[in-house]
Amino acid sequence: MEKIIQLHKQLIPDLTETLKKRYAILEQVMITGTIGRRNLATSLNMTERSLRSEVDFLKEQDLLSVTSAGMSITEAGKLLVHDLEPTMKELIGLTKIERKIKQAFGMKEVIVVSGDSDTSMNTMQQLGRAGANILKKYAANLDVIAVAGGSTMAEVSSRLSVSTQLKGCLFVPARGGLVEDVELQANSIASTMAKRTGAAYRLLHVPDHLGEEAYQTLMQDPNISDLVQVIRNARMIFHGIGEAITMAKRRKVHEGDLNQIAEKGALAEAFGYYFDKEGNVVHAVTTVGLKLEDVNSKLTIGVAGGSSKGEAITAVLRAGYSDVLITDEGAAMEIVKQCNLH
Amino acid sequence: MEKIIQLHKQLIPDLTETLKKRYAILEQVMITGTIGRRNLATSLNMTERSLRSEVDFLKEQDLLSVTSAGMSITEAGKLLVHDLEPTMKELIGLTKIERKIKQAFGMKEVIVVSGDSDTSMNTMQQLGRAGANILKKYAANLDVIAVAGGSTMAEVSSRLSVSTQLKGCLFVPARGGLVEDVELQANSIASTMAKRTGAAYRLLHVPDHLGEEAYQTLMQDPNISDLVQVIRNARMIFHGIGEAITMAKRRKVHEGDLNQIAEKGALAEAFGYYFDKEGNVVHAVTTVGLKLEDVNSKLTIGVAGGSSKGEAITAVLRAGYSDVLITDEGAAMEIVKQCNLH
DNA sequence: CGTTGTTGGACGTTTTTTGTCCCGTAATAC
DNA sequence: GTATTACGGGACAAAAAACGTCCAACAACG
Repeated sequence: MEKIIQLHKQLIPDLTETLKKRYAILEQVMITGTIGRRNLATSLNMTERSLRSEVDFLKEQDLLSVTSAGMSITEAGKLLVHDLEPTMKELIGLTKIERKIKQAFGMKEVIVVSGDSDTSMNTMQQLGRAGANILKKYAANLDVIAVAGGSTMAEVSSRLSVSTQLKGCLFVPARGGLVEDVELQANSIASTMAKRTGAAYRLLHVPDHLGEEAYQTLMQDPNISDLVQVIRNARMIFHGIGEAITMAKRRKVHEGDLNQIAEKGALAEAFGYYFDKEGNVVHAVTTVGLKLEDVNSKLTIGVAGGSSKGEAITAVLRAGYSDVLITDEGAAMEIVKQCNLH
Repeated sequence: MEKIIQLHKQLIPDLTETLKKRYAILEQVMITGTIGRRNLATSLNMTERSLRSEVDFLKEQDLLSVTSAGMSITEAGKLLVHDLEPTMKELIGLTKIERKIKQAFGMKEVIVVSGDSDTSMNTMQQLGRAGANILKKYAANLDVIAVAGGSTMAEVSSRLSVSTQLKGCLFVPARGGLVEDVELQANSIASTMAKRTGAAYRLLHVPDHLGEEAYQTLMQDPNISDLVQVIRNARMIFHGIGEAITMAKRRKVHEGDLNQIAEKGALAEAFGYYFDKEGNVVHAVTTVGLKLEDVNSKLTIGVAGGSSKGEAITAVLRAGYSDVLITDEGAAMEIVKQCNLH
């Protein structure tokens, strides 16, 4: 394997470029389903004509099929993309980075997709796809899966499809919270995921910013307290990672609290908790659901990408709760830089 | 491994071509030492211009260094060629053929270099190089190595260099015979090999076409009879393979004998014996030295290439004395065809 | 000191790639 | 229904790359 990489790099770097290009096209078409030439070109930022040449080639090889509605990937193409994925990663050098991060934080698995979600919608989609795959991989029958909210989680949920592994699972939101956009709330994500995979789900309609009294009152409700119990016993937690300030604002935290959070050095947010640079919890959303002490005993899978989130991801990794991370090249490079993993 | 290559070929069909071309250039330059552009071009039969582009590329990659005296390979280039040899073989599909032949005849090792010695001098040189490597590989200290004559053996001898493994060996000619060109006689080959490697040698100046009386007389000579004893106890026999008729003519066999040999269906010649299509011995040169019954107990290494020799090589393999074969793509394909190894 | 073989520059020619427009058509929205 | 949109693919000129060919400058060698 390593020999092949060496071969590519030293004897045919030019061919390697076209290899990457063609692979990217196939991958993108596979993600998108069926797409037109012009759209595809902008999404991969290639010129229309050069894309066209490549597509002609791929069509010739029976890897793409092209109808008047647009082009889509063939079975052979799918197979190829799947089989070639590890090699391509190695080729781009992502495998190395994966190993580094994995070892640095003693994690179970780290996946790095190529690109940067900050600048490329494409990468975001790949992140989603990778997240969906990982979810399938680790989920066993009858598992309870607690999911958090956020745009990345939404992306993952849209990439899920019916699968036998997930069929018997139960999706629940990790914590309460109703302030964010509906589509980004944990509740919506959980239900979408469940619906798309054919699994079951239960929702938790509880606001954040709860006072003590309100909390007590809510927990009186057997439905709610029961569900909270289920959540806290979930076997797996699936979450995004956000920048603290951005998240706080999105959750419409009061001005005063916001300053307070910032003062404490909060950098990152994950499953309702705010972390500083060293990974210490400096603040938490006051709502019901998963508690920090529950996280340790669960399989914790984080999905987040974009170089701008690199610092935040690093902070969460340092907290030491993460078992699996799915990120992108942009963020991964930032993590490597932050932690001096050279 | 093979699968990965197959996958890559789907996305870059001319991968193999380019790779072969560049690799061939490096290899040839390595063999030749330092060579000019035009020479190299004819030797690889490429056009001068396209070679030039490739050379420019290889120079860029620091695999070739080019001075006003010509170009030569860099250390990095040497390393690359060496490291990648097995991978390249796999790529071209030679490994498969090697395995097939090896298994079909129950041999120790089979090496196939790419090309066809009939049409490419280059391939002949590679054959020589491969032969030299194998000789080094199998030779142990203090071994007696019986070598036969022929142009292929001469090529091998010219590719040898001083080596610790061979330093303590003793090279001897396998059999007598003085009729051929001096440079192709076993005596010359043995001495060249010994000189180039820093080993010892002893020569056997005995004509072929010996009558019974002459034979008896010769064996009276203690020098000769002693050496014959040494030869017959050699641990290794290193020989070429020739077409029977060609060899017989070269040895200036009388017209009558020639017809007789041909009538018996002689197809191949090796270490003084003539074999028919099934590998039966149908004739032998009447001289002193190694006898057929000695061959079985020795490590027998044959070197021969060129598609025209395919049949002859097959015949010798069928005789069942061979332990190691070094040949080229042209001959190997012919062997595969002859034996229906598909 | 000439001869020979070397690289590298130059340049016209050919081939390939690329940019651009437009057309007919199938799907989609309205 | 019809209007609109988005699709692939044909066509063609422009640009670029590859190629064949020749020659000049230069170093090594006899």
